[in-house]
Amino acid sequence: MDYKSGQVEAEWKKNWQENAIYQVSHQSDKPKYYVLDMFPYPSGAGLHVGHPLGYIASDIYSRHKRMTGYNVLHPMGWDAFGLPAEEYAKQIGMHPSESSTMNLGRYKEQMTNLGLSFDWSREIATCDKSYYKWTQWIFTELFNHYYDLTEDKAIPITDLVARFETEGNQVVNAFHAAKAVFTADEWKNFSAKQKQEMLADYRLAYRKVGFVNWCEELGTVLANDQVKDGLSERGGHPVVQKAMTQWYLRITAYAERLLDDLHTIEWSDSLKAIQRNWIGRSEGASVVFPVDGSDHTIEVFTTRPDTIFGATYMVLAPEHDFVAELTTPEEKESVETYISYVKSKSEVERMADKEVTGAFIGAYAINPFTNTKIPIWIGEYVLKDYGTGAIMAVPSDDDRDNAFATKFGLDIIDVVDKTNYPGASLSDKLGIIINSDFINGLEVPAAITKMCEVIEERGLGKASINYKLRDANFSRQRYWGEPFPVQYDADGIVTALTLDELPLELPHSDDLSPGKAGESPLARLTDWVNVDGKTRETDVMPAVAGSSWYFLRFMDPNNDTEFASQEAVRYWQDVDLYVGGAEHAVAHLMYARFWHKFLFDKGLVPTNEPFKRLVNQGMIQGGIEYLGMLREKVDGVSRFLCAGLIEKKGLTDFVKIPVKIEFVKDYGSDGSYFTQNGLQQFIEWRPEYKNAIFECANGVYQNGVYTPHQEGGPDTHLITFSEVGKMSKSKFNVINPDDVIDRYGADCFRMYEMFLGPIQQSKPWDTQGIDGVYKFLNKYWGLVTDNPLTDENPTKDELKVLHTAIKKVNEDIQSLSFNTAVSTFMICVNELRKLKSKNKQVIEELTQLLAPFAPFMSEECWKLMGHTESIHLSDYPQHNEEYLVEDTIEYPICINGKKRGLASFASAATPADIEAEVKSMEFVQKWLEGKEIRKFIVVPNRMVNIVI
RNA sequence: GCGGGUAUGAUGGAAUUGGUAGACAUGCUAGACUUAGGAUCUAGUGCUUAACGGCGUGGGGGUUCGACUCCCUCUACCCGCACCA
Repeated sequence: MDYKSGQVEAEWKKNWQENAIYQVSHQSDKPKYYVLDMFPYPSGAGLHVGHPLGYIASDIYSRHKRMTGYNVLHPMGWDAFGLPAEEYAKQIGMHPSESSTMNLGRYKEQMTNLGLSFDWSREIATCDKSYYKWTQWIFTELFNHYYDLTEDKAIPITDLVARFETEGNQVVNAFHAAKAVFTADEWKNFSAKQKQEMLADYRLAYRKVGFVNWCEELGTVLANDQVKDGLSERGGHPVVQKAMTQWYLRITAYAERLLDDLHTIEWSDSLKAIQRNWIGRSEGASVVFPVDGSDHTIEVFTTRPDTIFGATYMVLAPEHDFVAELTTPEEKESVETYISYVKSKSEVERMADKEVTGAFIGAYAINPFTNTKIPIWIGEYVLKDYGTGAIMAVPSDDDRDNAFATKFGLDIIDVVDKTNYPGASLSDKLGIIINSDFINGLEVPAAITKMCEVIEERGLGKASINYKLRDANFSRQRYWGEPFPVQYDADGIVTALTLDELPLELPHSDDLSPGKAGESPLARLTDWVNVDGKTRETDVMPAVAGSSWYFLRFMDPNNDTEFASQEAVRYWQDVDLYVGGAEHAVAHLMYARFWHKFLFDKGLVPTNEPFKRLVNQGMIQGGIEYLGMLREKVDGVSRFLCAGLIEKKGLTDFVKIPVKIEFVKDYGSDGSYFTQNGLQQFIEWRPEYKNAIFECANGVYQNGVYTPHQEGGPDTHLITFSEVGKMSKSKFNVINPDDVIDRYGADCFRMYEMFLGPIQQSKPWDTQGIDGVYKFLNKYWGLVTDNPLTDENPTKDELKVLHTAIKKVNEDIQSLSFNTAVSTFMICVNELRKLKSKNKQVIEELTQLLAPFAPFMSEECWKLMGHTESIHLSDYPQHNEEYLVEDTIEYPICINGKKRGLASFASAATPADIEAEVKSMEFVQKWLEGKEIRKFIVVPNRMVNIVI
């Protein structure tokens, strides 16, 4: 009996949906388990074969957990707001709300075709107002809180106001950006506007002027990860820095916790390293340098307070607040010239150009330890946003300072003697301090500690910690996102909407082009913007807003009075296993952790971290095929050449034109090529080349006619250029899983993707291997259907084969080693076929074992074996050690560590028995050649080694 | 430059705590059955040697009775960050 995948799959998809077998409730006595995939942004292209890799893995894991007694939450939803969705909608001339709905429908269908066991009753989309109501609510909560460093958590801003009224802002230990210090009386005398501005320096969501990545062509501000090499990731347009008032989230308040808590979660080392790197914690001291002849002091951050005696000049960022004021009239011109030079440089140039540049501003600071006057410079190597935007320069122990001092002829004083550390580089924290008064003779680490103490004693500064992490820009001048739930009054004072005013719906607009000067498209809707003498914010939130808490919404997706009921949240707790791409390593995961911690501070979630265990699946890449076209035309006609010919002739003046991979023969192999038929398809697809010349080693093809070089010579064989890269519409190499499923069935597709290799590893899609999995499934199907199954007791051999597989598959699922689980199934079926097994009990258990991997075929077999309830609700097989016990064990006999023979021993044999027997063996005697045995090693159940 | 990772047959990849390197699959070779086959089945397949044997997990060194596995060192590639004071 043949297996008809299309028919079987259609039947069970319907059945599972009708019986809602994957639906779960938090009202359950079973232990919970939460398996989550990073929800996708539903693009217009649909899923390609790369997307399902993670979904299949998490699905197998979910199904396994479900069959081993857990109440498994396994939901799916749509990250539907954001720039790509908006751009796509514009492109196809639809409103993003329509195109999103259309796309997610397609995604859902494809996912269902894959047999993924999502509880679709929990489907959510970030662009639904019932969802973003709560995104907006969390934002208002952030707005209404500050971070208290004594409590080490977020506290309502109303508490802070109460404290300001009684004690000003000096006592409260809050994370803030406030520069001014005020008393309770001063606070009370502030105007509403002043109070507002003061509080903005404390709120976890606040507005400030910032430099942002501005893209003129897209008319919007871009996130750092949307900018690549100074160009927008989408479209490749230039990006410049522009000052704008924006909403920010004070994620920096959580820097320490975001860093520390990485220890508590099961993420890959590389991912943790990326997050650690992003947070960028460094320990050191902040030190205040007085400015000669001025009231100003310049604060610097340094990780090397021990080298302060070698600080011979200072450098400020060109954008530093003091530059204009401190510059002397004599230097004004050169400083202005320098600043305009810095501004003129694009991001790309800045990164490419490592030239040392700077300008002296004419002013001097006093080194508080040497009491000498040191010149103040500005230089672009000092960044405005890191530390205090100013440094003390120690040219003897910092490469950049050294290069700067050398170029501009500034003093260099050696303060660290590195003669005891010959391999150490300039900036290594190694050596003995010299020329530094009271710390002379100390090793560097001790000197750092000592200096921190002295700096604090003398009131010159304090030991401090600095982070690279910056507050998150949360404004986008776009349409397709959550409107900010705030209002401005006539004075510009911001108030957040209250819960009963939410959601603030995104108004409909058909004109999505940016407003003037980069305003959001919403700015055009004056009726919406102006309400009761107040105005609304016209910027919208970034895509990361909706994805920062969606995992919580899945716990209770239809709740209209809370983001999720406390009952549901207490039950589901957190995500046990989170599977997704590494491209979200920074932005999404960082913000999600931040929001989760904020909600934890408020007592609204029971855990400190949202994702206990996280796995980054690799990317499945696609082969890209190109035709080589010479730049030079022949009589106005394009000329294409076989890749082999181009290489042979060493031609360089050609371009690679990506072509649809289905035109190419032997796609995916090294020698992929075009036949006449393929060329015909190419010309139909690209009519501009209909008269083009196609030359290969055997002959020339043009205008539908092939002329071989020799009469009756071989047919067209135009070799293409092949590369491996991302599957993408623009490279015409997207492989649609639906096509693969049509041909091989969903189970085969699932198992093949798993069989490709470890889940974390990237690999190119290669259709050649899929036949092996297809054959396996047919063999398994044959095992079930070819002969009637018998009810006899299984033989010892059958049980051993089965239970070996049960043990291995259970272990492999635990460790997400699905590739080896698949090969275990292959081995098991091969062995059972060798044993000519038709035992019902054995094959039933094998079927259950296979169910998470091949949900359709196993379900069908289960039914054929007479079951009426779904196999996916049955109990997963567990192995019995009894059946795995071996009577005899085969030992490799090694001599000096090299295998020279094999011998079987009863599993009960003692090492002494074995030693005696081995010594008497003929082949052993031969190898000994009368030499003495120096050592005899028996590793029980493993091997024997004789040392001579 | 800093941080993380990877390196095993023709190919994808296997290998508890160090214990038979190359499981499973693809490809290839030969054969069987076929009008035919992207069907099915059988056997073989790391390199080398006539053979005994020798060599073999990116290179070099070390620890060990024994190293893909542990240590040192070098190289190549991939990913992230990048003038981070």
